[in-house]
Amino acid sequence: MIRRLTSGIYTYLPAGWRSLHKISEIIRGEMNRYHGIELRMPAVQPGDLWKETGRWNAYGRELLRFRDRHDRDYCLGPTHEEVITDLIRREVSSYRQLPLNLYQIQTKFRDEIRPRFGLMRGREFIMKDAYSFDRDDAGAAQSYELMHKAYVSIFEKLGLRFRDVEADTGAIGGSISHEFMVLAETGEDVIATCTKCTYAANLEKAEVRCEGPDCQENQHHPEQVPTPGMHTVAQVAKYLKVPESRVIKTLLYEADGKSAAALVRGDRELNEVKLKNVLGADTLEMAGQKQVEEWTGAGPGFAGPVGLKVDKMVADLELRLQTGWITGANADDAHLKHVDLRRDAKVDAYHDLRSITSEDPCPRCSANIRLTKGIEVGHIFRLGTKYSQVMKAGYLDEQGVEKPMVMGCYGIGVSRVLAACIEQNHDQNGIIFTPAVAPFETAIITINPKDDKVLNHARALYEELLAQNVDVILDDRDERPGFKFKDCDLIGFPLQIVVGAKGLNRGVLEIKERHSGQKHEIPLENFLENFQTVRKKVREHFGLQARTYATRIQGS
RNA sequence: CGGGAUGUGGCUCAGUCUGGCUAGAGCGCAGCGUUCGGGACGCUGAGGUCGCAGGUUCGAAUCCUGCCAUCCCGACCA
Repeated sequence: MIRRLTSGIYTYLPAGWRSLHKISEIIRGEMNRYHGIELRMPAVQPGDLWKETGRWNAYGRELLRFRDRHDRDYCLGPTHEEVITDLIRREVSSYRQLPLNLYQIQTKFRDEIRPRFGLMRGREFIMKDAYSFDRDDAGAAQSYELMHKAYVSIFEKLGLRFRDVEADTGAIGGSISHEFMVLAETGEDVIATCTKCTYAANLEKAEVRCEGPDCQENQHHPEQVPTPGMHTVAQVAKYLKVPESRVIKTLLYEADGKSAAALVRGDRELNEVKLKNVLGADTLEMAGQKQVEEWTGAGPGFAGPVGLKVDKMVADLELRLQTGWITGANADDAHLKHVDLRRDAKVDAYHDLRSITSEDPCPRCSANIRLTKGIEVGHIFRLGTKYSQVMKAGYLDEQGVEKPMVMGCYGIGVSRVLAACIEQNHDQNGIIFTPAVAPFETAIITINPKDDKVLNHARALYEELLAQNVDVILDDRDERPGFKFKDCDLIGFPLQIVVGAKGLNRGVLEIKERHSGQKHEIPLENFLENFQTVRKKVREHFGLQARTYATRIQGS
């Protein structure tokens, strides 16, 4: 399918390229159906454009920069907001020309720190990126809805089990965002889905509901207790013979150069994305040992909110509900007990800071939450006027008033879809391609191509299937049968037709379904008809599996 | 950038610690023959600057120094 040329950069071999082409065609079809118009932008982009939006500096080392012979700055495009906005500001000037949704399927380059998992996180990859331009927020919301529908339709057609989930907007900015996740055990993302309603969100985003009255003030006052060498919550809890949920975990961060402390219950996981959003920080990093010592006056493991001198201290909502906490004492080998947060510490604000768990209720309907792993293959954003404002992409409305266009952007990792399809659908014998993604939907295996009767029959069948627009490949290699069977299973052709002398003498051909392993013996007379029945059944299986997992959005 | 590891025929690796004769194996490749409904077998053969540069030594794939490359583990994203 693919061969690595160098770190994170791959050659697509004929079979792999054919699959990628099929994925692209499905994407094109749906994008066009939902009002997208295809164009093609350059991969090499001038640095000046990136300096205009400030991303020349903000994007970081992932942006591969270089200079031409005149010493001018250029970069390889990791995304195309700058280029498309530049184009549109030159070409569009009237409300009559809007809305507009332009897309391209193109090679992108991101100089990833650590490329891995083959196509899953390459440095060079193929991406479909679309950009919408609207007159106002209402229009932008409509464009967004259209793309959401297009994406649902695309992944259904690909035959993949997927979910659309609410997502954090991250560095690209904007307000609303959804990710499309292919469900697979090897996925790097965790998604939280409700077992009852349609709620689904990336773990980074999933809200944790926290209700209940604030606690009463604690009668006891903080008291220092020795905890020699107890650095972790687990150690402290065990040593003091209390559950981990009675301990407060104090995590220290450096946010845009300022110190920040985040407090969560000892048995909870801090969600760094939520923290970053709450702090409004561009960069967020765990404090190093030196900083911890400077801010707390103690080694790592003994930080606590009482008397802590940081620029900002935030706590998880849940911490309002109880008192009598165990916290670090900001002194080596000691903790405090009977801590009452509101009385003893200076907490700036309480926010939802922790990651949801399968014990938490659904934030919408209170039913159970299930955590699943997924691979992010698509992401849609509402950008607002972030780019149109700084790049002055405006239009004149009916009243002749200049207004910035309201933008959206929509990505699909085309090459990652291929990788995700394989991650989701495989067994010990190899790939189990969905019919839509397979390099060929059907393979004809000749048992002994030196037998003229076999070869001629296989060739005739091949031509007949082609004539019926079946996507078919003929394996007439002079190899042993076992070799070819294994090979076809490995590559993962969904349907395999076996043409052999034994079968022909009995007047039958065999069809095998790759996904189920089921074999059908089909008589030679009206073979094509029966083949189409099996083919339809297999296609329906994959179509159904995709639809079962998708969340339909409301609307027409 | 940190931490760990590896560079030997096309591929996967042994040999390196303990320096020594013509550098090996399996797979793959080429030829011939037998085989042929779930990755066959026999015979013959081609193919290697041992990552690069320098050093130690009578002698280096093996020891030393430097460089380069790749892979794996932690912070990014479609």
